Amino acid sequence: MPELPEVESVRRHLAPRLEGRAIVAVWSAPQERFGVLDDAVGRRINALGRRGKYLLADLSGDLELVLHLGMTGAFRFHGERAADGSAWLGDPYVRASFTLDDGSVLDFRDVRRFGRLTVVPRGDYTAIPTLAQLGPEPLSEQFDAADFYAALRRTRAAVKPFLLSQRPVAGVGNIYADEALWRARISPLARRVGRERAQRLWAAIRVVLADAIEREGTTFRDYQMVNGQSGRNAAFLVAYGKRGSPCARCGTPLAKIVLGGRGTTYCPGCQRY
DNA sequence: CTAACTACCTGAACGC
DNA sequence: TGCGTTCAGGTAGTTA
Repeated sequence: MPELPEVESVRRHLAPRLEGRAIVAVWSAPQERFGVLDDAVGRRINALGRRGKYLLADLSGDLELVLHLGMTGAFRFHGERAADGSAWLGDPYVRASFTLDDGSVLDFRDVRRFGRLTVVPRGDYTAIPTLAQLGPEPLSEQFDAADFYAALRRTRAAVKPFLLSQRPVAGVGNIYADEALWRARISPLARRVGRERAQRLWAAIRVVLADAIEREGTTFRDYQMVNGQSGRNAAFLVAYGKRGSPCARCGTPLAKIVLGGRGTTYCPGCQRY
């Protein structure tokens, strides 16, 4: 489900309803991927931030609640209905609930159980390796084009799996990797990316993510915001999920391959190796 | 150290 | 209709 734009959209919905509130009770299904959430009880949520695809709730007591949506995770306040009238009451896929001091209850639903919720000492990500090694925020000053080029030069992996590793830049997943590489006219299979192409990819990542945030993310199947609504970005995709469609730039039918175990759509005509 | 697999889950969509 | 197969927006653990 969720890459940076989706997680950011969720964060923006949740932040005003969580910040300043205290957590008075926590329930979670027994699940190995969840750490001990009991430590969150009695803590106040000072701020709800985000790094890459991780939501980070800064808690009183020098703790931090780390929330990751996995592939199918979503949040909703208990009893609230989506625009289509659907609700999660009695839903077997609700895996955790947080009761707040204003009486509201935040439910976490996650069909595939790839999501992760855990409390850590603030800033201690040793138990979460991807977060510990996470690259710079793509829409911040920390994401520097020259550094990005240097990172691309250092790796011998194909460019798309390298992006998905979260090390050169945070928050790019399968959809936006395909979209950014299409924009930058770089094959996902490329193992050498020169200065000029690195600059194009750097800019493409920023544009693709910023546009998607503005449209509150891409809904293909599971992703929804806290109010149950879909993101509006799917209609603007030009590569992901477009196998067989003519390339919007050169007309060549887009090809789909498997790369690093992930479905990958690109234009064999104008995305150069 | 890195890169490349595989495993983890469950449901929807598709082919026969 | 029913059954088997494939695929899905992510990450962690293991192996070379």
